[in-house]
Amino acid sequence: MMTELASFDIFMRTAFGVEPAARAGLQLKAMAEAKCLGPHEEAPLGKRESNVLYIGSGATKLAARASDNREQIVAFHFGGDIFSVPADDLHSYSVSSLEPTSLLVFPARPFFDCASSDPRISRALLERQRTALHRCRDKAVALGQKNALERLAGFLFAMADRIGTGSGVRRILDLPMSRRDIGDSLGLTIETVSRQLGALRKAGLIETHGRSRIVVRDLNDIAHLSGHCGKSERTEPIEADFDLDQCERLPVGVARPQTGGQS
Amino acid sequence: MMTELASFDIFMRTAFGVEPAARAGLQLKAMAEAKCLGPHEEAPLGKRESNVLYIGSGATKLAARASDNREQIVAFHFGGDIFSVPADDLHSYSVSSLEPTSLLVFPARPFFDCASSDPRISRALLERQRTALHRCRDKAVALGQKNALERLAGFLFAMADRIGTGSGVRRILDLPMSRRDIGDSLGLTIETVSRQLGALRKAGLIETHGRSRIVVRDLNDIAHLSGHCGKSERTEPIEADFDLDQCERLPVGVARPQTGGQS
DNA sequence: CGAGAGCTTGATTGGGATCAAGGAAAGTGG
DNA sequence: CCACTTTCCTTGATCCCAATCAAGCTCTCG
Repeated sequence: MMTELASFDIFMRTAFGVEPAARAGLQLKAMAEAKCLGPHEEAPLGKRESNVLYIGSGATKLAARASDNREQIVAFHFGGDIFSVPADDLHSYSVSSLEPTSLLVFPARPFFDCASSDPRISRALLERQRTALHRCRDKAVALGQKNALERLAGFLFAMADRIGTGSGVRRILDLPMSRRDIGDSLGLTIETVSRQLGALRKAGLIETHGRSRIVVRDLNDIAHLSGHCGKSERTEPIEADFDLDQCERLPVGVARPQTGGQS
Repeated sequence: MMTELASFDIFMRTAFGVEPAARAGLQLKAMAEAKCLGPHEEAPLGKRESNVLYIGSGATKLAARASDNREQIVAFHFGGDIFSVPADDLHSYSVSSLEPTSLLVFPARPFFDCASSDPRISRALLERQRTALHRCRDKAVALGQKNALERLAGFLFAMADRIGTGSGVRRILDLPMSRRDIGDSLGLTIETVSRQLGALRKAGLIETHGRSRIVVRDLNDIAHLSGHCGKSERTEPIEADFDLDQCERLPVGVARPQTGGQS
């Protein structure tokens, strides 16, 4: 159908810079399956084997079930992203849309078999996988070592980078995910997410408008709170410790983060 | 030197099934740097850019610094493993040996540039990256959603799979990492690791001999405790809930794991 | 064998989960 | 457009698992 053709061609050109008529392009096209998801819909995937997904437009969450009421969101994905979905192994993975989404689904094995035949495609995929792995590692650091406030600040920082609008240090975020999704992504409950957002709001670091819009007043402050300690000073470094207590007495331990949170 | 040549040739043959004399092999060889590490030594890496490492023999930990006294071990690697080390970005990463280790270091960008030119190499790398990513995601699930006992059981299960010896359901683990390393990997303190190991020992599920040897009596029990819920029933499934309290009154919440641990 | 690092065990504390109400948004039907 | 409904979000009170603090113990190695 026309829709499938069009989105596939865009996929080949934007993701790999390869014309869809190339040999690998035709092979990939043969195994592509286009899907359109409503606002909150799980993508139908064969769970027996891994899949590779391309998000044409929209937003999705990649989640793992740990048990009936324990879900860990492993990654969020937005338009233009390519990622692989593990087959059900130790955990059961699923992809769900956060808003209306169009995507392409490939079976992982033949996809990689074919992709490796074209240097441009395999080079791009290796780079994207490396990015995904590094994001996942940073998430592991957050989940293993950071407290609730640091995790939330890290989340806001990452979202500002990926879907934020606005210039300078001020960023506007229209988050497609619910508080529950944020909590499931950060290993926190919705109550804790709400409380920490409230703390940031009271401290004057963010504004919230409605349910989905969050305005970051100064990205530097958020970056500072997130407990990152590499050399990525994208914006200007902050000298003095920012103290959430400056506005109001708050039971938030910013200055003394724990070794490993509480679990 | 001879050592470097020999280990590089082994690398090409075992990792990719490609003769070192192939064109891509010669290019890779030119950028390879062989290192030998003592028992507990940090690998000297240029942190400005990502590196790709191949472990010829030995064992290493890949760790991220979150702050002065918060370290998250992101992965352990053993002989034959290939993995990429992120450049310092949000966090600062380092690779350290757990025992005497020989390895090859490549700068990531030219390594991937070159690797993508050979379909056999890029195919193998895509597969390894996919495995690394899936391991990291499973770790994220553990860190975000599981309690101390489940994490430790998951760790033992994974180690039994990777470096365990013995047949049937009984597995012998000679762990090269310390309790601190285990704790840093699971987002727990050494005390908690020790307590949970003690609980497993008292419950008769494991034996400990000296500091490094752990014998898993029945891998099924450990798998069951780890809270995995996919379809990977490698060994036989267990019907009844195993109850740690059967041996002694223990304050261990096995039956009622929490939503997200405590942080 | 002795020193010291690494491990174990106990007592207490604390951060975030859980339990429990309310309150604001978004959707629905009249 | 407005009541009604529902879902999602916020805020408060209490509880609990794992962190922290504090001794001892035990391997390992020189």
